[in-house]
Amino acid sequence: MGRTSLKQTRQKEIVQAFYEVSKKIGLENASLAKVADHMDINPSLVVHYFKTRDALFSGLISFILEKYNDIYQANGATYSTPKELRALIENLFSRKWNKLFDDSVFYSCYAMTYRDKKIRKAFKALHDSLRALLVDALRKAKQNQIVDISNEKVTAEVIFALVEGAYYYLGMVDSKEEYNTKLKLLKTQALSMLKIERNGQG
Amino acid sequence: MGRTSLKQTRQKEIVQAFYEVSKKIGLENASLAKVADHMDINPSLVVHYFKTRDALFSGLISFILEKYNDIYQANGATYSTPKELRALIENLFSRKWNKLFDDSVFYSCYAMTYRDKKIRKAFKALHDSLRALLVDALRKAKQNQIVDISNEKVTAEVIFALVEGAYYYLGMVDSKEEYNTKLKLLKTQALSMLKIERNGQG
DNA sequence: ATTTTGATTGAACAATCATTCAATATATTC
DNA sequence: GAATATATTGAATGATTGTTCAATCAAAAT
Repeated sequence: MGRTSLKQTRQKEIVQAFYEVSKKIGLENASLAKVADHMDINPSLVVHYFKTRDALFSGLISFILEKYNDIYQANGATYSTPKELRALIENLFSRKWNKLFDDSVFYSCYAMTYRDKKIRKAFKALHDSLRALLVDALRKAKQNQIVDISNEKVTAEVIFALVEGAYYYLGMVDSKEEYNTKLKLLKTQALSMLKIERNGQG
Repeated sequence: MGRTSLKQTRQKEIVQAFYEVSKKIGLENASLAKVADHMDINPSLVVHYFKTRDALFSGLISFILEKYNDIYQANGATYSTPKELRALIENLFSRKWNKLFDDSVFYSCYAMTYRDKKIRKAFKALHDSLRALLVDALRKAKQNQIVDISNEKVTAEVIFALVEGAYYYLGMVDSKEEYNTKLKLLKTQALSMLKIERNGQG
């Protein structure tokens, strides 16, 4: 009995606000008080839902991981045509991912990885999940004989290094032209590794 | 006349202390006061050398850039043998780089790149310098006919994506075995791109 | 020795911080 | 509508924040 709990809802709202404040002024400047201010609520209400400041940080980490998890719901592709596989690679390199979460906040959280083992494990698990997705796709494509690779896991690892390296470097590139040129360059390299069979498609 | 200025010396010491504090508790928790405490000096002395907190942050950024700049003093290699080129690639992937600067602090600073254009430009320039170093090496190696590549710039870009992607991902890997396996895997990929001529050396 | 310049300290500032506690308000259940 | 559980507020806490200012100290130049 008693009032129905708003815990889940409010916690999400608060984390979302924490993210927005961090996005604007940087994680290193974001405070509990500013989050409350941003939401027009009392600071003590934030504390009510997150016992400590650290708990709020943990909430933000989970928030990122959830967002990224949404990416890789299985899309039901069978990878029986080069087109499907190319679309996946395109997706991995696409700017859509960048739009998913602010890069400044993301890398600030990523940086916490080096000091907090729990955060590190959670981040690692996320990245491994994404890799598993690609491995699965490559395996299917291989069975359908549309790629010529000897080891899906190795290929996936290299492709993700290219993807993550691309994000890292291209984040610093202001020139659209340079951005597109170098993105294409790395994407081409990734695709060339797959030795996709030429059979008219895609 | 008057007393000789210690500005340069003290500023460096303070930035070094700022780095050490950040390394221990994270950039997002490091404060001007804690830096002073760490050095056993008065907080106002820190202010005396860095007018504002932001100036201290700028100092830290310069500190990183200088550190990394030290890497690529020309080592006088002529790249007339595969061995020399292999050594360079080994170096790029080596753990030495990681030891140069704390990763947590580094990525926290890197994150600032997304909100501060000046910082972004400085970081970009550093990364481009490193790329130029590799391009130069590849050009020499090509002239000496020890590699078979069509475009040094493209090759360098891909190799650095692999290097930077490797750093990013491997930072989350706790298992030494997994670390070494995946590092080797990516290094091999980079080397294979060079199609180093087999002529007994290295 | 006086002057000058900068080093360093120490006290004080208001602002903001995370956190606490009690008080009040609002639903829900019986 | 009484009981209960949670939401939300508001005031207050002591600690820490970045910054300012005047005072003192130490070295270099005249």
